[in-house]
Amino acid sequence: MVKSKGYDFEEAELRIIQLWQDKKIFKFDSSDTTKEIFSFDTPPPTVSGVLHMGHAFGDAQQDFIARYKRMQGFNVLNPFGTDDNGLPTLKLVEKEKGIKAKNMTRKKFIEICLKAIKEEYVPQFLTDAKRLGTSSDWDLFYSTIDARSRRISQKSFIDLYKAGREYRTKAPSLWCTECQTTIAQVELEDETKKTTFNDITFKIDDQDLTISTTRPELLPACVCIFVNPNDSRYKGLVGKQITVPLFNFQVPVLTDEKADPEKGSGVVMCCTFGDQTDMEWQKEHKLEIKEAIAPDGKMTKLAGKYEGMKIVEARKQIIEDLKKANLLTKQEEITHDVNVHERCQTPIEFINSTQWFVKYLDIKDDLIKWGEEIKWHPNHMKYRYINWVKGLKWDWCISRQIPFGIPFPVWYCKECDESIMADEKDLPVDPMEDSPPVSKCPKCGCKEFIPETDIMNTWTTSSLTPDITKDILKGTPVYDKIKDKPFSIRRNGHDIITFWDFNSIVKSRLHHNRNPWDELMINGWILGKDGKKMAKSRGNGLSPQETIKNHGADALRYLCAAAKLGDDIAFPEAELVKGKKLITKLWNASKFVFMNLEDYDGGKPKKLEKIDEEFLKHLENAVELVSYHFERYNYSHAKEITERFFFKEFADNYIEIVKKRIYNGAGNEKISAQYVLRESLFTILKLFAPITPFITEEIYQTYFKKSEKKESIHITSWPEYKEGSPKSQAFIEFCSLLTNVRQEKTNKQISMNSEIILTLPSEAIKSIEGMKEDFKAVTAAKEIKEGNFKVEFA
RNA sequence: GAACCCGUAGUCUAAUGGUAGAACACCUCGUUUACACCGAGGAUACCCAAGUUCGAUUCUUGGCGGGUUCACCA
Repeated sequence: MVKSKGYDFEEAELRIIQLWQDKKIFKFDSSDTTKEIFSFDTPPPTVSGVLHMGHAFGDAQQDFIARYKRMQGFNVLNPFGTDDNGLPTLKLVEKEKGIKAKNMTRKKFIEICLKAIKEEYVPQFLTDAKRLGTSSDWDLFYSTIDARSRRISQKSFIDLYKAGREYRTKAPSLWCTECQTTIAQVELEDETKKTTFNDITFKIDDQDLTISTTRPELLPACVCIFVNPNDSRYKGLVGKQITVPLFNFQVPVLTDEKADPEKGSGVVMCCTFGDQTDMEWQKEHKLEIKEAIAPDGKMTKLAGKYEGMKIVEARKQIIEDLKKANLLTKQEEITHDVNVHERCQTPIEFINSTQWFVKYLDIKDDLIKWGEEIKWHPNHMKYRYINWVKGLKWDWCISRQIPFGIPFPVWYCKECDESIMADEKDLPVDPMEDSPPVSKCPKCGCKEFIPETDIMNTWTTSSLTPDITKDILKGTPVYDKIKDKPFSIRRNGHDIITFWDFNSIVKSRLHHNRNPWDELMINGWILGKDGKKMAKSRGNGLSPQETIKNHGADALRYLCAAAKLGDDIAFPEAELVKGKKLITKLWNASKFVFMNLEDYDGGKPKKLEKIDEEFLKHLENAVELVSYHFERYNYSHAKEITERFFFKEFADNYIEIVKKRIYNGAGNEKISAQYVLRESLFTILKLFAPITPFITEEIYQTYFKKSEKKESIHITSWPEYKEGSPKSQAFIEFCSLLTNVRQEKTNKQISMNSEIILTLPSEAIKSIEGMKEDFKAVTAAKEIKEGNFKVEFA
């Protein structure tokens, strides 16, 4: 039963998690308490297997602040959710279950997804998050697919529709032919691919005209040819008809400034749609739309004999045929970046289809202004947001053509296509299962309706987490206090500023005309040991589960505190060792303190010995500094100051100074040391508590609990300090003199406790006035004489 | 092409308009009734250039190098 003298982190951490849970230490107080609220809007991790190192990194950094705020006396609202709808979840279920959504009914597939989420994915995520020591109120849990989220998300859709902020239209949109759905601008990734730049001969008035393209398979979708209006070479061609090779139809030659005379032959073909520019041209010049590529990535009948071929296949075949017909004059190997879908690496296409959009291009300036009203930590992350908003080219396409997710609460009139929104009281609805709220179309009277089969993109819902969290608290006394207020803060990684933060600001502004939060805390990324993004393909991934098992959650959290907020960091493995060393030292120092407190009744000494008083002063200064940095979410610096103070000032100096008095002293001088040892240790533990909550809790439970009222160190109050509390010069001078003596002993190669006769200059003797006995004790000086500095054997 | 971040010992980092502080690694010594997962000490560092300044690692500008994001990608 008796454990070895050391601290068994695994046993202790699991026991402490249980304790926190049993005593509901992190419960948000939803009564009508007057305690000031500090609220977090926490990123619901995408359920994609298990909690990964990136989650742990960000969650830990948020938890440092959550715990600090709680000890500061705030009523901390710290919910936890999981993001488990839409494409990511669909892909995970397909992979894990070995099934394909398209091979079964939608109903069946959804059933399988919901079951897996509820029984496997979410419980696993919760277990992992708890194991890290995250101080969330687990009763404030939401899933972005649960009924509440579905209701809120659908209501949001209906409200924005009524506000004229949403429209449904047929328009070219970013499309993944693999996933067969529209995707958003943010879901794109660049990939460098090899391809050929082909010089193709077009015929115009029996003349040959060379046009270069990387996408000859789009020839059937060619709608016109552009030359630059200032390009004298082609002036004569403008307005004429040109024949598209192989397909032999005619298109006009037009001019546009965007045609670059320097590129290729200076002549460009416009196809609907090869890229962004094609789309702009189509709009500006009111060109016809030709669809050569179908949603499944195969050529349409517009492509004639190439119909049914996949894009790449068709490209190859067309190039072959051009060669045969002597219409290909040159082929150049090039590498270029193409936009691919981040989830499947498929090059995206622009496909013309009917989609729902949230209109926001008209409020770009406001969005920038609103973003600037938020306090960003670190501040420079704001510019990523601004930069993103400035670059927006599309309204927000929110519809996705996949079976799993939150359905649009809408039906369409079979006759006139009028959108029939669900009744709010019926939400959440599934139009594919439920009936519309009206029996006939209010516009044309038709009695038949077609349900929307698309679902809403997952960010449409996760951008509503502030509303979802508040909804959980509906009906409690605290609700009125939070319902019309922004959250105090949201924390998330810098990679989702443009998804989650941006979309959340959009929604909050459009719905509530206020920002969703006052502040944003943006965490960086934890990279592999090689400094590269962790990826299965690189084999540089590390799992938090494994790390916690081998080193403990405290050690991992300690590691996470090594990076400043917002900074990316290569996994600093050495920090785990450093963290464990700290934990061991805390344990041993506490053991020492309480070993020597057995005859101490907890009372204050009549009078503090001078060095004890000075040390407390010194500590108060450290508390102020640490608090200063925590207040600014600068937990890494707070940790560093605490650590330095603990190792250098407390363990190496103060403990050594009072040791002899503790061992051999009696009466007030001993009680003074005992009092200060206990108080300062407690203070130091509190300063560490947000970073390493387990070891500090274990020490609290073992030694402090019986004389303190609180159930956990994490709900004790943060140590007090006076503003502008100075360092103790007396303590500093005392220690610097001590260092001189130690140095001399080291130079003389004698042990630290060998007795000496010490000669000190008069000003040095003056500086230790009132602390002379302690100085003699810590240096093992039998006597102190006045003169030039000298250390002699006794 | 644009925005932003970053260049400090062998490594990873901190602070700072005036002596640059830790940790790991390295060297020397000591083994003391909390701790050998120890203690005391030592050596080693501000990317380059110009400017502001009495003084710049710090502020400004330019360059070089690394990174992230956005854009372009006929």
